[in-house]
Amino acid sequence: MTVRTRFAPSPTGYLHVGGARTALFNWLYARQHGGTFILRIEDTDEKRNTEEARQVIYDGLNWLGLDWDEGPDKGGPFGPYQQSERSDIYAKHLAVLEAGGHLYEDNGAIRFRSPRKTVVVEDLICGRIEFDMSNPATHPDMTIRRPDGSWIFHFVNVVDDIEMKLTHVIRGEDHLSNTPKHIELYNALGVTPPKFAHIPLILNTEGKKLSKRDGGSSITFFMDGGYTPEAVANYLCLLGWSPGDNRERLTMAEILSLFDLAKVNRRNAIFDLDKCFWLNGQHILAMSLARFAELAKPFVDKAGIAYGTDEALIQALAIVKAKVKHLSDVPDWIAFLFSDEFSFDPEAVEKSLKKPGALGRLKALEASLLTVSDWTHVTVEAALKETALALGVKTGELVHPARVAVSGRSVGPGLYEIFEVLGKDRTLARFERARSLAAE
RNA sequence: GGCGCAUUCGUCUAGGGGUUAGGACACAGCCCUCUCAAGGCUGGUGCACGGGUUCGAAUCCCGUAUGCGCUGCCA
Repeated sequence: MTVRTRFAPSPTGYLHVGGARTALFNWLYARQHGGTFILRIEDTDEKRNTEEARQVIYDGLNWLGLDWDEGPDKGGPFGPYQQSERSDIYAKHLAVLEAGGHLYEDNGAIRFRSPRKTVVVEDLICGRIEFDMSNPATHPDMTIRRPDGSWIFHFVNVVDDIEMKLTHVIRGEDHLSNTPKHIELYNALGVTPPKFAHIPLILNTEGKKLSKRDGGSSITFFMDGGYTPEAVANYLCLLGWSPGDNRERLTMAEILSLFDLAKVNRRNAIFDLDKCFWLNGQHILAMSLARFAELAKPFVDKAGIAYGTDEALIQALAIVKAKVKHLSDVPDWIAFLFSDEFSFDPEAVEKSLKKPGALGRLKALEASLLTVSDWTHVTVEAALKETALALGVKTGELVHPARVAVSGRSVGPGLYEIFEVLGKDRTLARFERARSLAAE
């Protein structure tokens, strides 16, 4: 039987990181088994059913690199893939339950009569759990349809999973206690339940279920905040799962080959933004320049940096790639390379340019650089070091004022790389301009 | 309240009867170094508690505590 998994979010207008991880685990499981990954929109609550809200989910999943085989926008053999359009299907199954004598009316709502037996859940992650459902006081009969005819989650969720032929239901642990109720429904409908796997929840720094109000609870936060999809997906996997060999940075291909649903632990995890941030830097460091450019360009464009050609942009990106931690920081890191209109950090000026003798050293370096014909980071480095030697000063004595002269700051990419990207003329022009700021 | 699940450094985790309890983030110091990063080295902090079982328990069992979840005509 071919594996079929699904991600079934409610279109609330944002994609929760917990939901994203659930989607990721479902996607991984399906892809590992040559199965089918389905996207189903659970919009029984009409208010939530907007095109924009669905788009946020599509965008988030796409961004993470999770593609689905069947869904509202893709179609498929068991559609429609939005619950708001499946009322006839639910009515059909309601009739089956009705015929089986499983239903009764309560103030206009329809309830399912529990068989009142012990239900065993065999969970792929949590193991075997027995639920004693015999006491109606503690496990009341669930409502499956409201008086106004609208449907309740538990029922439509089960019906859809049956209709869409799900083989594995991988979802948050908050549904573990709902599972016996769902199994009662499967039994009443005469269907063998799918395999269940309940994954631990993601909590905020207070240890509470991560909610909309928590910073970083939405995938949009990471998309806009300059995180790479590879880092976020990687980090999400590491919450509750480990490759077991002390490795942290993993590519999606590696995760695909190593991930094992059965090895997912049962502990809720607190989302640690610091580590996600670190992982982001690690991925940026490891990724190709082309990929970095692809990811960084939207941020650069949004900042309105006039970089001219793509080649020029890539040349600039190459010298900041190893330093940048957030894609959103890129514009600030490269802006001075494309405009002379940068500001001088007063502190940097004070520390380097106002240092006694800075002007003389700058002039000496300028003279030396003037003679460099084949202008590359290698030749300018040689020129600078020769100058330092001739002056009898440490290279830092030249590097620091030069850095401030050409960039206005004390931190940035490697100085020689900056020189190379700037080119000889612009470098020297900036030296000249900085003279007025330098101390004798 | 009832039911379910969980409990290893601050955080994420490895380890599932005998380990100096390992790694990562964060933090501190040092090295490297043109800055910032990266990288390298070093350091501190941890098996919730109490009982068992056992020659031996972080590991198995039972309790307690704590946390989270469910207990909706939310999903």
